[in-house]
Amino acid sequence: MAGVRARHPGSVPSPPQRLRADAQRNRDQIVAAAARAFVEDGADVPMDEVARIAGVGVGTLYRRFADRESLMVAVLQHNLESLLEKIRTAAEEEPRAWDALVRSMSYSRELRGSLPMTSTLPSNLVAAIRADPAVRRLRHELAEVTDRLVAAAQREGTLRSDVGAGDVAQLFTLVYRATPTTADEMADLGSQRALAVILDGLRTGDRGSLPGGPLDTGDLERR
Amino acid sequence: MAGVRARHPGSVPSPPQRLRADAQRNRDQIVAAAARAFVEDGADVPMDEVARIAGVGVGTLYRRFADRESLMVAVLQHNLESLLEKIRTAAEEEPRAWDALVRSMSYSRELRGSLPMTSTLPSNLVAAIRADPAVRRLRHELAEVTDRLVAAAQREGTLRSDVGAGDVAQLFTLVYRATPTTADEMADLGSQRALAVILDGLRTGDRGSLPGGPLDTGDLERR
Amino acid sequence: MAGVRARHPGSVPSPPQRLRADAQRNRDQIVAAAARAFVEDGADVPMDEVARIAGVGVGTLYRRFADRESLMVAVLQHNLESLLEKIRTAAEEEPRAWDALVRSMSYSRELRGSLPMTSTLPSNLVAAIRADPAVRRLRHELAEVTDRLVAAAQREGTLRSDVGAGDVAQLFTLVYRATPTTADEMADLGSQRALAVILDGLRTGDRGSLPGGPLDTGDLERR
Amino acid sequence: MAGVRARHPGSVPSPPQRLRADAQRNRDQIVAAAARAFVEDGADVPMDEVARIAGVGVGTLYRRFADRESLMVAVLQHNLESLLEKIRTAAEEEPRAWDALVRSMSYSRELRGSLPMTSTLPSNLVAAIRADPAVRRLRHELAEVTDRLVAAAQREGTLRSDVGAGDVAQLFTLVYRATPTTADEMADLGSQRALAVILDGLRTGDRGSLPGGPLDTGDLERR
DNA sequence: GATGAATGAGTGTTCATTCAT
DNA sequence: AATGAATGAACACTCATTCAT
Repeated sequence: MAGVRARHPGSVPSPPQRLRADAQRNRDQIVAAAARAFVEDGADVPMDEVARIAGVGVGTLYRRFADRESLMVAVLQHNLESLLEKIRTAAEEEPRAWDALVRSMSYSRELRGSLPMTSTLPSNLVAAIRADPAVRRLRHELAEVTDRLVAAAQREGTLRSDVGAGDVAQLFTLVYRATPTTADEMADLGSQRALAVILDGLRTGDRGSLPGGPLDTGDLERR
Repeated sequence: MAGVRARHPGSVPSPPQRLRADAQRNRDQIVAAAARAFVEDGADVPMDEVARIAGVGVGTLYRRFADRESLMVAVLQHNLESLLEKIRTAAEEEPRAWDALVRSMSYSRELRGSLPMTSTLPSNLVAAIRADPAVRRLRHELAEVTDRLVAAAQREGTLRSDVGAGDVAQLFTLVYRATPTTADEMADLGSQRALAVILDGLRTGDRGSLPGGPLDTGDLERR
Repeated sequence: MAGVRARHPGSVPSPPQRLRADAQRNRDQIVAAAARAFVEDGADVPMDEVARIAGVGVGTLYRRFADRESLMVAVLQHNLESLLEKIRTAAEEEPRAWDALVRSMSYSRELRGSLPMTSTLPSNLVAAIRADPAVRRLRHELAEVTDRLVAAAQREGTLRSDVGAGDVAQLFTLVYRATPTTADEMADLGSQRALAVILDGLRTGDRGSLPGGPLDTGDLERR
Repeated sequence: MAGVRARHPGSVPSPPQRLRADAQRNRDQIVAAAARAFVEDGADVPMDEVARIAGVGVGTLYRRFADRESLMVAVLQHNLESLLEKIRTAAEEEPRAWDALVRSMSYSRELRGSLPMTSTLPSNLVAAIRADPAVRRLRHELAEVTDRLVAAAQREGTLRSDVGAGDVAQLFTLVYRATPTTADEMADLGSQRALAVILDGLRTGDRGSLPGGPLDTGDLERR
């Protein structure tokens, strides 16, 4: 897995300038509250409600995030950071790239529930969120690490060779989106079985042929 | 495929009583407009906007649909009817159940985009929509036809035997949800390739084992 | 009571021109329905509701009455006609003017409930209704008959002499307004007792003095 | 008058918790504006209009009063408090209970105009308003103080003995309802004269008999 | 003439955002 | 810096009135 272990630049500098300790705590609480609220009550949950869950006044929320969109960006950024972290850890810890891929596709429900947030948004908002520099950077880093994992798995002969990192990423997204947000044993089992089927389809073996050629990470940009 | 060709009761009489010809035309336009608008602008698109797209006044819209929820139910119902129709046609026309399954998973973009609508809704709304009798009936009929297709495909030896109709339905849903709503050649290719991978995972062959046992259509209810 | 027996012009020509029998029946049903609806559901009861109660379509309602105001005028006119009729009958049948006054103040609940309608209206509507010629005429006739009854009662020595027809009319109005619109034995008893107290205050006897001088029927115009 | 001077618990804490000074001022302005607007423009005056009169935005109005009904309850509560206060003051200041009753029936026009508000409402709203705990309490206190005044006046021999507090309350209500809401000298005189007649009917003396027996305060509940 | 479908202006209410405390 | 009160634009929904059938 050496090729994947990769240089990631040490820190995650979300908000540009340093905040006072309590202000930072407020900020974190707000993002956490928003992540929860977006999932539970939809992307149009009232800002007052987010503030209430975070245990701060709306004024404080608006001091940190200029508007709803900024808050969404912050949540997505947070989610992507967690995901990136998780994939990197998997890449480092798993001796086989295949197992790292499997782990990456089955990360914690909390994250799975919150990530697909964007699939529910009007397209102009989605575009705005993707245009955010921090989000762009994270997506790029995700593409990179996926690229490495895919290449490594194909080198080790576990991943079918006619797919690219773009294909794998697409299937990642698809799995994440379909994940139930509520704790429900049966729904959970369904998700795991669906994932297992998909992994079977990805594994090296006697496979059908796919339309077109492998999609690479550049194609990730449209997702 | 005989077992699948099924008895479906001729007609699907969505609105209880007959409408005047022009009123029915209006109703259809409204449902079509709503289906489009929900996809493009989100589930919270202004009712005025839906009316505008449909080319009627808001009053007309509200005369036909008591509130937003009723309209959503109508759209979902319409989508499910189209889907059911499509699957039944596939089941009748394709000599092999496997091919009918493949066709069923790749139906027209318009429908694919609009069907997952519910994945974006606050859970109370989802519950209300699912409680609607017409929706319940349609979901039941879908379960039935899927059941037959799955059993037939397993009999003919094309579908792996350790999955149930519930598993297949889950994968259907997952594919539908992930389908791009905009016309984008690259996104389209991605979807098709993802679908092909999933089908590879479903086909009889040398497969991994799945957690738990086959999910049947009863488990569909939670989706 | 001779002085009161009065010349009233035989007919009550509510709608200008003769209607076909069924049209007239419709009109009457609508007025009756409106009278009921205004009392039960308030003066802003939907026109559709009035039409529904009357058993006709809204279109028919609007063919007869140009707008809500016209309908109100028609109802008020109908009520005033009934009231006038009742007072005239009382004046003719009762040998003593006092008894005619008493009967006039205790007319049927249906009418009592419906007459005060105007007390609930925005003042501009009230003004418009009062400006209606038919309504003006009826109010004038009511003033006249009240005038005669009061004069007669004072001549016969039963009504205190320091009140005018205006005072009596004011007390009429006050009693009518306070009458319960629902059938409720206890509320009814309350109304009757209140009326009895007021009549005691009006009867000749050892009375206190009243501020100002007797109000005559000209003063009725402001009520 | 000793029996009437009564224990009233010092304060009337309408809104549960303390408001910021400016917020309280706003609240008061809104209630005052609503009281005026309900009288002048009817109970269905637009909320925007109430806000405009109060000199605040609609949002502020809605922050304080969840809906129109809450606002009505607040206005009625305010009116009842003023009335109660006024009657208690009269009871304390007037040596004779009779004079306290007279003062109580002739209190300021502003109040008289606004109090009967409920006589114009659809019955379901009236029921809802009466179910409000604060309103119930106030009505109960009013019943109590009326009870004492009536008993005292009968003890001192000024009020006829065959009426109960319920009868007096009914006549109060009737007078309040009939009071003109606009400043009009003639209308005012009419009201005063009507009141004087009613008081004459209530005074001890040679009176007719009343149907039924005295109504007590328990019967007030239906008014 | 009767009907009820269509229209859209009007109003209640919510909520993003600003700003005085 | 935090708070939550104030604002008003935006949206859901109703209903008077018109008009095609």
